[in-house]
Amino acid sequence: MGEVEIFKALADQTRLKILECIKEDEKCICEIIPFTGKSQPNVSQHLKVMKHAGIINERKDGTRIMIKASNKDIFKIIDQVKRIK
Amino acid sequence: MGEVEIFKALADQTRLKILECIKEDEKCICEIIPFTGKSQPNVSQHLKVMKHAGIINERKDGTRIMIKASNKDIFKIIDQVKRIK
DNA sequence: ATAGAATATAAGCATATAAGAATATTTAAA
DNA sequence: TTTAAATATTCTTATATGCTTATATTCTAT
Repeated sequence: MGEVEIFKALADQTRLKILECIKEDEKCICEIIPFTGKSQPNVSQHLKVMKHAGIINERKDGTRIMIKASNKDIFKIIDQVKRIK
Repeated sequence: MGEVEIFKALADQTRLKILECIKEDEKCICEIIPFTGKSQPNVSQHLKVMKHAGIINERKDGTRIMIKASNKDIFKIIDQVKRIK
């Protein structure tokens, strides 16, 4: 069941922060790392979880890897959950 | 940050099943248990997680405890996540 | 080819989570 | 007030998760 994977991918503060970072436009991983305040390997692992869940895509740009949301609807979902509280 | 708690509460197959069970109307815990196919203590623990996240409410009805979603919007959110895949 | 920047992988540890089994609590009715 | 049904709590075990450190890989430019 794929929904569970998506909810798991959203059930972590660091991953929500990463999504906040790429909300407006795609970002290089090297920009995401300082934004989260976490280590490079840790961010790499979180990105792997989100990629596996299918909520982000990557694109190579020279030596950089650019990350963006696969589907912008994910941000609507996050906003709706915030409004539930 | 409360969103994370809500996403965690949704990031489990058994808990999604419980929500499916109470989608149309409130249900007694004794009805939820066979619907999930899990043990009574296990369902009780899952309900505790969901209650702590604030997504369900309970009401006593004699010897029974009736469970319902605190906010029907949670079902819209789940449907949206299903549509993302 | 090689150096350096960007990213990934692996190993290890601490904590969290899901589930079962056993027991406890609560409540209503007899 | 005792009994039985419904639900909660505790304990244990197995597995998953988040994070750090160290190392490996990949890619581009020189």
